[in-house]
Amino acid sequence: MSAPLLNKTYNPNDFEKNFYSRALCQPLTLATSEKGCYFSLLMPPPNVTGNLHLGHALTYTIQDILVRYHRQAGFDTFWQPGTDHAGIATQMVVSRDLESSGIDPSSLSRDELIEKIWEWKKRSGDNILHQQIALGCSASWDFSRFTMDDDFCKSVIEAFVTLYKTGLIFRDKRLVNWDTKLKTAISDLEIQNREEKGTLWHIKYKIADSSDFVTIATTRPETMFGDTAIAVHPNDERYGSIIGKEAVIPYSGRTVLIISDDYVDMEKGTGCLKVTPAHDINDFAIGKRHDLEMVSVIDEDGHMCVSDYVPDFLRGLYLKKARKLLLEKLAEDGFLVKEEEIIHSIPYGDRSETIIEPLLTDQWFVDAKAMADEAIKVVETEEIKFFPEKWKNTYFDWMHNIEPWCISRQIVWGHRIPAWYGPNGEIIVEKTEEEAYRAADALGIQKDLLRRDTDVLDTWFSSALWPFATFGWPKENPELLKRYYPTTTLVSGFDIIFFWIARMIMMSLFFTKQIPFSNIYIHALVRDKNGQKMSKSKGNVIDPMNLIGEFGADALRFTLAFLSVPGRDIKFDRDHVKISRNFITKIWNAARFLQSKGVAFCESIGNVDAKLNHWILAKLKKHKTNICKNINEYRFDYATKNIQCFLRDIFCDFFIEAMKFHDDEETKNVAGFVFAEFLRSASPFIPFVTSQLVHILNIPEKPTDIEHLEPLENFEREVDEFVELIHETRSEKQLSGENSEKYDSLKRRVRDWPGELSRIAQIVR
RNA sequence: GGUCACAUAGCUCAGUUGGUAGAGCACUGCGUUCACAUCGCAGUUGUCACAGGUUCGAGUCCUGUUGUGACCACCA
Repeated sequence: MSAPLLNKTYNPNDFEKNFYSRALCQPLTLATSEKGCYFSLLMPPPNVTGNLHLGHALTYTIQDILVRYHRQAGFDTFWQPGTDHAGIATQMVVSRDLESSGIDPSSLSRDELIEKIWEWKKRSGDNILHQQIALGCSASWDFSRFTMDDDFCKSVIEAFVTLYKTGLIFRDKRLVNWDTKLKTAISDLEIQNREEKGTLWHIKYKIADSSDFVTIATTRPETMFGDTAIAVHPNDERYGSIIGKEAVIPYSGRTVLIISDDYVDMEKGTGCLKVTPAHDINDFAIGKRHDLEMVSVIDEDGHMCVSDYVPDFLRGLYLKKARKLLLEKLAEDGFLVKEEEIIHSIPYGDRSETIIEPLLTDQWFVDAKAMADEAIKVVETEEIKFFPEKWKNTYFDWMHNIEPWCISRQIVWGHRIPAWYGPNGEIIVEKTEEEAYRAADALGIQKDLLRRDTDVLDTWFSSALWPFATFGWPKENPELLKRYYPTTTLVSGFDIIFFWIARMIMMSLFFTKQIPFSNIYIHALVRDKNGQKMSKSKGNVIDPMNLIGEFGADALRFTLAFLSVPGRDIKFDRDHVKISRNFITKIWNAARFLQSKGVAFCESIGNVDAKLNHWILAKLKKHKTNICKNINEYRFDYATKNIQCFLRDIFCDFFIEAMKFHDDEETKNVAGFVFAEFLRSASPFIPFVTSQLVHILNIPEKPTDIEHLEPLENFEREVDEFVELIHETRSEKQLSGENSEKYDSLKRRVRDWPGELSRIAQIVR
């Protein structure tokens, strides 16, 4: 039975899809490892909000290379896939989607909205899976998890309750970052500061029982009604005399004490600081030190409060409008003494892109500081290693200055906090409603007076449990946890070192008493070819699926690996993908040549006599060592260069050319063997085309054993010298006599090459 | 303000313990009869940001300067 002939041109669309179903059906490799080692990897779960971008393509390509490489090397390999419910992001996207189809999300009940989001999740999740498969991801798909699966929810509740009962989760009224558009608290990390032009207004407050004034400077005049002190520096000679006196807030009649505090910077503004503890982080700290009243004048929608503290003409107005009106009035009444243009940074929510207001609200917090010490230690002792190493500094900086983590969110999509409140402020935290009722009963609270907290948890709280919750924690003795935990390597971008990596380490150490992973490989950010960040608004986003359609998944993967230089962002140009596609064509054509020569791909090759054959075998061996080394050192860029160099410079340019004149059985056997081994070495990078060639050329599954062919290296140098001679004779400019003739003949274009090679090959023989 | 990167050919970047500067793309020329035009061969291209220092010798190590970027903090 003759094998089908390879098509004249390499066209990935002809066959890549044939492998999709095989990838989907791929079972867990239950055979025990040949080496008794496992390699496990967590896929950072993508949000269910939409399509994959090139950044995903990069991270999955790298992960898949590692997984395929280790699977091939005989490790017991596991790659945990899944998706993240991405609370705020998903709720936002679905709300927008509902609005565009004429449904007001706020008119839906909690349950109705949640149902709509589940529908969205179903559609989107399938889409993501399809794209991952198209990229060639060989994850352990049967074990895919979603952060809102029943089992995962149980893990999250268990974690919350345990942390609460240990005292590491607490509820408190604090100043938190409030998103007035989404109407929820967010964490420090979810804020982006943007530099903007602004105005510093100098406003004078009358000093009580005096005709004097004190002038403060502020960028936020509308918060003046929440002032509960004015602070000056204790050493500021200008203001020593007014410390202890009171100042009158315009239009409110309220007076506040003038105090002294080291925090005040004498150089900034007027040296007098209005203190608004309920609307500014630093003022909040001053307020705590001086036991000041906390007066809120901004509500959760970003309006001025309707409250006695706010004067009539501003109550209930949007902040911007209120500010404008107030400034007009202050100017009119002579309180506004100066306006100064300044550049300052304004906090924006990274999802809603709206200005974040610090507001005083009741929230749940994780005492991250208490969990940080261990997490710092495991990186210090290199139990967990970062690649590139520099990222551990970033990690340490953040860990050493860690703040309590606000984990409650006032949205509906997420893990609802398992807390119930009694009529007199009692807090009951239990895993289930029944247990909560029992606990209430014990406290003498009637169960119908119990109200469950309506907040949900920060998405990153559940993601932090990903390493062990996916493996079955907290069930008794889960198989996966026993077998694959701690995981071997985590592949991730630097943008989520704090959001995710740090928190996984803390949570894993607390709940499993083990590290979640031993190595962290931090990859680059994919930018456009001009070095700009890709974003929808800039319109420079490249859809990986288009590239796969045009050039094939292998070409995209090869390109991404090729460009993965550690510590350097990737400037992505679609031309690179074309170049990779062209290189894969070269492999394809080499295969066609071997096929045309009737090369058989035997399970074993006999004795090898020809030096040329020893030479190529030695080169192959070196090539495989290089690939191995470079993958283990995360130098995917080097590895792809190894692949190109071996195939093009060594196998095609020299060996195949020589083979055209020496196609004896031994050489053909060696050629088949070398090519098959080359395909194996390249398959983690370009799995589709290598699988297709293995399939069509009928290459045996099992690698051929060539250990008996030692020593190969002895012949390597000898042949290398001939190769070198050819290059020299071709490039040498000044030659005389015999050499000159040789040079001239070699200069006669490529069609002279084979003849020359033939001669060389004879000598080598 | 703090920390960390980066600066090498027209472009994108390699250059792993210091030892004659590399690749791909682009460009120029040549070549389709036998794997490959999604290709091959040949050729051109450099004050290794700047200034010092260590060394027999520095793209590589040290110090400083300039420029670019990222992150963190602050911002009356």
